[in-house]
Amino acid sequence: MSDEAALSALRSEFILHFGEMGSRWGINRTVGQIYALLFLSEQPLCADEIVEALSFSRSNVSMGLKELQSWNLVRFIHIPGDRREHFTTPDDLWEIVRTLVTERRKREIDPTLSKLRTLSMSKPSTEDAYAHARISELRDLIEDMTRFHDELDRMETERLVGLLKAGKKLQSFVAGAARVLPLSSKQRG
Amino acid sequence: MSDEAALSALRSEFILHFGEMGSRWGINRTVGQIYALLFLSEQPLCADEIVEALSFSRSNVSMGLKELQSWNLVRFIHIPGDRREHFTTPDDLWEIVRTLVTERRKREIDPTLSKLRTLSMSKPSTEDAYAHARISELRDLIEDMTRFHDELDRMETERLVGLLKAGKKLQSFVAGAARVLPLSSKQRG
DNA sequence: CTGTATTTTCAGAAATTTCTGAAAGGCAAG
DNA sequence: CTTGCCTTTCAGAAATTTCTGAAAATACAG
Repeated sequence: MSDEAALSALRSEFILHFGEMGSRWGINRTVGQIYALLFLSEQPLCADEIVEALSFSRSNVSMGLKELQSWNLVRFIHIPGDRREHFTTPDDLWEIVRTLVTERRKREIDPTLSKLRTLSMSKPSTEDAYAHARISELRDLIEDMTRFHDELDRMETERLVGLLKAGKKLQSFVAGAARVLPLSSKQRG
Repeated sequence: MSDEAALSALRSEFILHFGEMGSRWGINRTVGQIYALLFLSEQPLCADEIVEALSFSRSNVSMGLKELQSWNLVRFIHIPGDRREHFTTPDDLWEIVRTLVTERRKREIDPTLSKLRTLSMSKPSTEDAYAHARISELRDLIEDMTRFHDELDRMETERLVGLLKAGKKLQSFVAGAARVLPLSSKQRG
């Protein structure tokens, strides 16, 4: 006797949207919707409540949750006296963003960087001179970006937000720094 | 009779890898491979040369190129005395990164931001209080991030690279800025 | 115009991904 | 143990995405 109230318009619109967007990120519609539902729920939900709310099969929800776990995007909660596992998202949005960026990097960037390193180690034949140069240049750029990300990730959230809000002031800072630091350590003059 | 030399090991490994990775980014394998091939080619290639090199059907290449155009990731070149259209990628890697980020934002972020704005405008019923707060908080965060990206995108590449290379110095800058600027303009105290 | 080279479109085939119900697995209370 | 509740696995069904060849559209030279 499904006594769970139907989702409000606000919730279901948000959930549907995240389902659609999910496919533009590497996750599928189901997983996007499950995440959105958890994100909007003040209380942790158990799998059956998700089944109830979204009308997916129990097994689909199970797989979706597993996928979210592999992304480190959900937390498990044990509610005393209830044997079922419950799930939430972190309260802190910045924690979610950090996780998202880190996981995406792990899947989308790191394997490529490691491949580029291998390829750029090989001695190129003459016909590959251009391709090899291009690959090495790309490797350098990605290395710089990941190093930068490492720095940001080490920062406390408070400072990160400070940087984010710095806005236009950033420009003059960078302009100043450029005068002091060598612009590119690889080439002179 | 296909007198094009087969791709070198270096090239084909790079191309295969980008095909695989393509699926982890919103693009498919074919499109990833076409882009990788162009990226490694010093000379612009025409569609038939791509067909030759990658053994895709002509129509598949045509669709792939159309997809890359919609991402603004390829340039068209007209070679005098040749009626066929030729394609390249920009020489400047930073231009590629900028395009990628901009286009991804357009597809993955902007539609969500606009949806969040709509949703956070509505007056929530009591039961939706938490969901509404959560949506508004997310909207604020994404607005801050897109504003920051707008700033970065306005910067000359040289300065951008300067920022990227600033590394640890960034930390102390942000620490300093935090003392001057109000940490969050939305809340006092 | 006409003829030829090139690109695009598109319906359906092929491949891949997602989703489900049924069955198996795991765990804690009794 | 065994029972009952909950979760996971998995083979195949359903849905979606990608890919192809054939045909249509475009462009341009003569």
